[in-house]
Amino acid sequence: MPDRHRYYLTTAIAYANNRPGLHTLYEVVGADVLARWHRMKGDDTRFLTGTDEYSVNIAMTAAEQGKEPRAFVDEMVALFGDAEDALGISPDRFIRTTDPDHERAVHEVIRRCYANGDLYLGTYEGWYCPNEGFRARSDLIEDASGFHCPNHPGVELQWLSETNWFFRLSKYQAALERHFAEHPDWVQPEFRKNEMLGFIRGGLEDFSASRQNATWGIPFPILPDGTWAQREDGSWHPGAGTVYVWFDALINYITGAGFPDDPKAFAHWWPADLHVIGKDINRLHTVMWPAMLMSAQIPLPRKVWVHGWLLVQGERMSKSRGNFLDPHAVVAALGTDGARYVMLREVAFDRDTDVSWESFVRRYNADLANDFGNLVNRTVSMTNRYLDGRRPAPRVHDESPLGEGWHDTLNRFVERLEGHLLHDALAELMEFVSGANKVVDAEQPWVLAKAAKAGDREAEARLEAVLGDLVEACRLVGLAAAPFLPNTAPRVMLQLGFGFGYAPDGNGGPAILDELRWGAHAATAGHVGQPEPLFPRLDIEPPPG
RNA sequence: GGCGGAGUAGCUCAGUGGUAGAGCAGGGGACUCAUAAGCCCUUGGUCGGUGGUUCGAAUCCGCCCUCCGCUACCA
Repeated sequence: MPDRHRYYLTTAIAYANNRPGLHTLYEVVGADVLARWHRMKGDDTRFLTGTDEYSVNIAMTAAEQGKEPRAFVDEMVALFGDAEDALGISPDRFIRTTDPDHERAVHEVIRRCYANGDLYLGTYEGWYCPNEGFRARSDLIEDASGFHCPNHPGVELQWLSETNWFFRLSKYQAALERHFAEHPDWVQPEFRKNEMLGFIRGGLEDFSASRQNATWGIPFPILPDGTWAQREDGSWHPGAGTVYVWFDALINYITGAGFPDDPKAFAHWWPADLHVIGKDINRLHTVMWPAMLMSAQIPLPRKVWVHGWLLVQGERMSKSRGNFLDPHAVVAALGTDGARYVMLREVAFDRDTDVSWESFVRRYNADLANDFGNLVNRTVSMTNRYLDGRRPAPRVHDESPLGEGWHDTLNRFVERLEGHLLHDALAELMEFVSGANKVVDAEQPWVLAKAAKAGDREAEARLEAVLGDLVEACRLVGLAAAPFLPNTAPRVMLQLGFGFGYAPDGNGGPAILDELRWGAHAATAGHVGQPEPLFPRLDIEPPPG
C-alpha cells in the first residue's frame, strides 16, 4: 500500500433535475474507464461521481410535481443509479450534495474563507426569472417588450436586487495567473486553458456565495454580524440564507476525499489527480474553484480535463432540446460494453462530436462485431478445429510480426489513454486488430492445417506459431480494452483459456502493464474454450429511445 | 464588437512547401477459419473563395465568405 501510486479522479456532479440522458453519462463513462485503468495498473484509486441536488430550479420542479424537494431528488438519484449500473459505472463513492458530511465540508470551507477575509456582504442585482432565478443577460431574449427568459418566454422578468455574501474572487486574479503560468498543463486541452486565461486576464469580479430567499440549499453558516449561525439545538438560523449552489457544488470534490471529518483520508486523497468536466463548467472549475481553495488554504487539484458535447445534427444533445438518447435504450441495443465502446470511440474526448443511432450501430458492427469479435471467434474456432483446442504459445516477440507490432501499439495506447484521448486509444487497439485479421488471411491456417495433416512438419510448426500469435493478440487486446469493455474482457479470457484475476471494478489483479507484455503467459499451457460471439452483429437498426 | 479555432473524398478526420491520405459508407474479386464477418482491388476531392510570395502551396502572406468556442451569477 505505501508503494502504490494513489489516483483520485472525479466527474462533475450531475444536476438532479431530470432523468439522465446519454450525454450526461458520457463524461462518467469516460472517467470510469480512467478509474478502471488505474485500478488495473495497481494504483490506489478513488473515483468520485454523484449529483448536485440544490437550487431554486429543483425546488421549483419538485413543487410543480407536488413533491418535497428531498423526495424529488431521491427519485432522480435512483434513476441516475439505474442508468449508471446499466453502463457499468464503478464509483468508489456516489456523492450527493445533500449528504450530511458535504454540509459539514461546505460550512468548514465557508468558515475558512470568512476567516481569511474573502466573504463580505453585498448586493446582487440582475434579471430574475420567477421560474429559474437570476439569469445571465447573455442568456436572455430581447424583443420589443423587453427581456425574456428563453425557457419561459411568457413570463415577465423582474429586475431584482438582494443582499448576498460575496466571495472576493477579484483578490485572486494575480494568484490564478501565476498558477496557470507555473502549471502550464493543469487545464487541458490547451485551447480550453487559453480561454480561461483570457477570461482571467480580462478582470475578475466577485461572485455570490449565498442566496437570500432560496430555501432548498445548505444553510449559510454565518449571520450578517459575523457570528456563527448555528443555534443551540443544532439547527441553523434561517435569516442567514442558503449557500449558493455554485459555491456548494464544487466543494463535493473535497468532501469526497474526507474533508473535514477524516483528515487522514483527506491527506491521502487530496489534491485530486483529475477533475473530468464538460466545457460548459470550465470557468467554475478553473477560475472560481481554485480561488476558493486558495482562500481556504487547501491545495489545488492537479489537472482538469475539459471534454466536449455530444451533438445531434450539429446541435447540443440536451434534455431541453428533446434530442437526447436514453441510456437504457442504447444499452438494450448494444449491451453495456457496446454502449460504452461506441460512445467513447465515436465521440472525441477533447471536442464536440456529432452522433446518431446510425453512427453508433455502424461503429458497433464495424469494430466490435466484424473486427474484434470475429477475430476472437475465428481464432478460438481454428484452435479448436486444428489443434483440438490445445492452446499454442506465441512466438517470441521479435520473431512474430504481431509481437513486434504490439510493442508500438501498447506504447501509443497508453500514451493516448493517459493523455485522456480515449477515442484515439481505442483506435490504436483496433488498428492492431485489423493487422491480426490480415495475418489470418495471409497465413491461411486452413491450408497449413491440411498440409500438417498430410504430414508436413514445417506446416504444422507454422500453424502452431500463427495460432499462438493470434491467441496472444486476442488476449492482449481483450485485456487492454478491459477498462472500456469490463464485461467482455473476462469472456475473452475464458474463451482463450486464461483466467481473469480482477474484481468487477478492476481492483485486485496483477499489474496490467506486466500482463500486457507480449508472451506474458507463453509458458502456461492450456486449452481454449468454446467460441461464443462476443458482439452479435446488429442487422436491424434499433428504434431511437 | 474583442480574443481564439475550423472550413480537405458521401460521413468522421489526418496531413505546416515538392506530383492529394486513412477509417467508415459505395462498387468489383478471390478465398472459407469465422458473427454472409475477414482479405485483396476499386469509384470518389478544381484541399471554402480570391489575390500574392515561390521553380513549386492544402501547407506561407493579404483580403473575403461560412461555421464554432470564450466574452460571469441555470448548473
